[in-house]
Amino acid sequence: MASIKDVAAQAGVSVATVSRVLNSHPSVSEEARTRVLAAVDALGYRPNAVARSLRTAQTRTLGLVISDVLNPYFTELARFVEEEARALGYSVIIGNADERPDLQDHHIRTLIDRRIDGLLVSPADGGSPLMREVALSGTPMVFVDRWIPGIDVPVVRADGTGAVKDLVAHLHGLGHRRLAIIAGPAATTTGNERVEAFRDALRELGLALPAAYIGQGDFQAASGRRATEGFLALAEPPEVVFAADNLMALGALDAIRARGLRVPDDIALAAFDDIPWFVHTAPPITAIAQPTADLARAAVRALADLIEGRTPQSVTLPARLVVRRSCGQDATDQRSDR
Amino acid sequence: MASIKDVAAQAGVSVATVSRVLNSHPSVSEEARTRVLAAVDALGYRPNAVARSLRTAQTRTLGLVISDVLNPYFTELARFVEEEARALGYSVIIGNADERPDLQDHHIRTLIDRRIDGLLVSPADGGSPLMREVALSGTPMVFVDRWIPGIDVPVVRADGTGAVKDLVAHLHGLGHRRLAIIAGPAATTTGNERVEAFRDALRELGLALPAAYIGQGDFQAASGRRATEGFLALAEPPEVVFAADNLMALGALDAIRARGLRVPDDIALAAFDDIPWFVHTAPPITAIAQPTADLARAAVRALADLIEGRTPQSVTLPARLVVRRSCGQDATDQRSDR
DNA sequence: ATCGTCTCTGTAATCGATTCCACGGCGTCG
DNA sequence: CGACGCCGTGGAATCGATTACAGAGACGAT
Repeated sequence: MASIKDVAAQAGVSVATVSRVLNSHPSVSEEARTRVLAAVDALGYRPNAVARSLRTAQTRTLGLVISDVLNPYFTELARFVEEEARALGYSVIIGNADERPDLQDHHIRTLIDRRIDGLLVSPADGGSPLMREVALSGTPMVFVDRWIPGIDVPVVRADGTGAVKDLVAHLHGLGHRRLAIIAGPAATTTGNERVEAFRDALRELGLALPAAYIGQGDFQAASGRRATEGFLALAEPPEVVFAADNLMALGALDAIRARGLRVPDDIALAAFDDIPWFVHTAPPITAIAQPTADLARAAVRALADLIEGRTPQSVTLPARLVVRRSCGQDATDQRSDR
Repeated sequence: MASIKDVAAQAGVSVATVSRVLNSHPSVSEEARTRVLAAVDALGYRPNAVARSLRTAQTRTLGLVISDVLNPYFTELARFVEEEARALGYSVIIGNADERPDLQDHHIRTLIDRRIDGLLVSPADGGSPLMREVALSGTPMVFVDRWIPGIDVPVVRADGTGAVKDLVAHLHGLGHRRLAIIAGPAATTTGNERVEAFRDALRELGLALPAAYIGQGDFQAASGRRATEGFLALAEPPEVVFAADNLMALGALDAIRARGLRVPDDIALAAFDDIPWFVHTAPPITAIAQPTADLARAAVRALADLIEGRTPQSVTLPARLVVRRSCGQDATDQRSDR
């Protein structure tokens, strides 16, 4: 592959001049410029990003460490992150942690070794020593969706409390009183916050959230299935299952179906995170939708701000309730959303 | 961040010795080794992958250019590709083309500029000049899922002809005679092959595939909706719609629902690509499943073979029919698959 | 004519690694 | 005792860019 030297030779100038042309430095004669450009064209020359990065100490690359790519919510987030990053002139390397802290650390390691300019993380746990070290070391870093208390970096996330309150009101309005939740891992902020929001909303309506109605999940489908089986085996099973993410909702649906029960007639189901498929499940699933694209954009912009020396902003955007038919139907909730 | 020089100084040896220790070169004294290792530890030194890549001319990185990450089939493929690559000591940079040739070229450009060791591509089109140039230039490259005739690189893909034949037989057995297909873009191999397999299977049963029953899609949900609306507006609408990918099936479901029709009573639906959500749609959707994990593994291995100087193998694996309820139910197909 | 200024260009240092080559010391063998 | 080989080590070149610095001309002012 042609290097800058070849271009210089072909154009009859020095490498410095070639470099200047390529970086549109002002002091280059018109004649030299055209000769260099011609040589670049003739040789099909492309600058070596590796060499450039070594010299300039920047890679124009962002690392995105995501809890689970197979979760449609995160897939979508990743997609919008890449889109915004591209608009800002950055590439993105995605590391999929599969909700495993060890994998998460592996990816952070690799990304740091590659000297990415900044790190976007949706942590799968409460923060490894490595993560703290990286944050402290001054590597530009932003948390998205989930964050870690005690690590002082900007956070871009959705606030679900309002939507959860709406959801609980909706359920209450439909006559449901025994509400259960499948929680995410306690080590994640989203795992806790959603339970807390749910508990608070129940309390406001004078309802309790007994321990038996809190299933422990890990944001994966299988755990949703297990937790739901647990609920259904209770002497007094809940009337509603609220899954803290879409995959656990899928698992819950599995478990309910396996028991031969119907949604919403026998048991109601709702989920945090809205995804296109929820419109087409049997029945369409009531969910809390996050503004994924906006979150992604805000996160990338905050990271770029950090990298480029501006002051980044933490951002919290509201999630909203999308009512469908999985919790039963009342007079005011006829319309079906898309 | 500490460099190899700092380590050398701290350990009281030369950078050459440090490098030898780090690369487990044999001729290093035990004493020097321990001193270097201690210094590495003390400084928290991590080799700079950028510098290393520049010198060794390899990045231990694979590029994966995918037609559409939001398509669950490709998401899954990407996940397994990363998994296998990691096992082989490579990182993966994913470029999402969104079925847009220009974006595809952009990603190929960027990846080549970053000097990735090899390229895994699922082309969104019939092959840009850039793609041909890259293939010809000797950059290790492997096609996965889709390929481009005339570009001589290994291809790892699924063969759906058997499964399509099974599907058509299944449909025929249920009494369906008017079968329509929503095709993918003509520029993609999977777009064509699936139509051809469908047509051939129909012919063997003495059925024709009229032009009106071939909808032109682009593997995106919206096109599935449009094509299906077209079918439903015909004087004699088809009894079955077969979507050439899962997103177009989703669109078809939308269109059918919007018309107030029911699946499978009013019209049957089947899809190429099986995804977890198809179990939970209303009704569960009959689909052709590809061995995604095996495809990903085979593709990465072929690419690694190419990179490391071994002889790569093209691989074709059979897809298989998974019968659910979206085409109607007959006596032999009672079981519901997962 | 001399000087200063401005524009353009080239030389060379540099980033952080890897690796070829040479060299010193030591053991072995004739 | 000298020659040879081997082992461990360091010096320095190298990968392909960027960029500080200096120098060569051109040109106008004095």
